[in-house]
Amino acid sequence: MAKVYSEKRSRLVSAAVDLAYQNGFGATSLAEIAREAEVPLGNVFYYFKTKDEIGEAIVERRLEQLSAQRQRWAEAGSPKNRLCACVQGVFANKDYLAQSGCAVGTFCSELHKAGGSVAARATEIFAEHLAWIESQFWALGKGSDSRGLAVHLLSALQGVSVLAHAFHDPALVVTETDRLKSWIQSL
Amino acid sequence: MAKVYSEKRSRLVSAAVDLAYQNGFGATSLAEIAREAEVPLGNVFYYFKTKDEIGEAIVERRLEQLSAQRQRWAEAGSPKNRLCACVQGVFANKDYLAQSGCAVGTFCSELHKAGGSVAARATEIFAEHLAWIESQFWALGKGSDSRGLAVHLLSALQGVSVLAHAFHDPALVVTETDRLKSWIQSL
DNA sequence: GTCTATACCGAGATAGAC
DNA sequence: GTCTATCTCGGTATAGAC
Repeated sequence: MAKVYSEKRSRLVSAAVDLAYQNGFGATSLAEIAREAEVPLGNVFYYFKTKDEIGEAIVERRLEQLSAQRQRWAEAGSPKNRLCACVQGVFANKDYLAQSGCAVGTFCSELHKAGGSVAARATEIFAEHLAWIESQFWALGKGSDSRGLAVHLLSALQGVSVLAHAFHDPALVVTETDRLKSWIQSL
Repeated sequence: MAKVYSEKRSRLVSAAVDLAYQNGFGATSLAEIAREAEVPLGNVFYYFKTKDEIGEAIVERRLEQLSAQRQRWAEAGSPKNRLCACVQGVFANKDYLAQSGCAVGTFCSELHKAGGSVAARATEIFAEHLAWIESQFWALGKGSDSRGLAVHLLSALQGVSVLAHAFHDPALVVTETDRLKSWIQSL
């Protein structure tokens, strides 16, 4: 499925993913990406015609990562446990969240303000994630409430990421994910 | 309390607030702000030594706005009604949220990635807001749980703003604020 | 395919006339 | 205090040698 790209291109994408996450996509220059990936600046344009194309590559990479995570969560026995595994994934990420926020949420927010075609593509990451969460609630027998419950859960996770980022405090993630896990078990 | 500034300075701040909200602070140029405020570009530097100072002015403006809102919410009779008034404020804002996300959340996220001294100041907006929400839960008799409940409520509001922004869908705000108002009344 | 050199533009910021 | 003209730097992107 995932296309095979050259080693250098892969390094460039990895560098772009990291730098855009830490400093923002707009604030990250091609020169920085090239340096981090140990590729000469001019060479970048052999792999990507524009900076926007790098943005798209970042989205693809994130989609792959999330897809892999969902496969792991799916291994949990019950829908409740799968949802808890998802919440646990956020918990495990708490230190990064406190430092740079949610990789998907902050990226989406930035791109949608900047405008351009990558924004819509970035939203697909959320769409896939939301659909997966909804399907778990559905399996739990929540029927037509499933969508609203999925929005509620993903909202809580996104929101606490925003707060943890603003306060640089992983403890907020700890208490909120605890609360959410209890809530899931109580359903 | 609030210092009195010149008419032109005020126009510049208003323009900066709007443009930074719509397009992001980093992506907004001083030339755009000057044009929107109908002030010559060179003149901007009479009022602000650097672009960072404009960022600080944006924060001050937001702090004033939120403070005014809280005074209105405080007029509601009970703590529960005050919290609902706060949630209702988000609801009333749903179309802007769907277009550009939460003004405070997106601004904070961006500034914390960019680094610099304004970021910490921007976090104070959240800190004040969170403290106010916590005080309402305290008045409700929630004691030491108040902090966690405040984080939970503000997280939900921030999170749904992120999702509504990503999907450009105000309906998400409608369903989630409904859910939160019911939750508050059930406490 | 890979890399160097550089074009070109728009950004923030400054100088100084009025 | 106000505005025009301009400087400088760093950004994306390109041209073309190897």
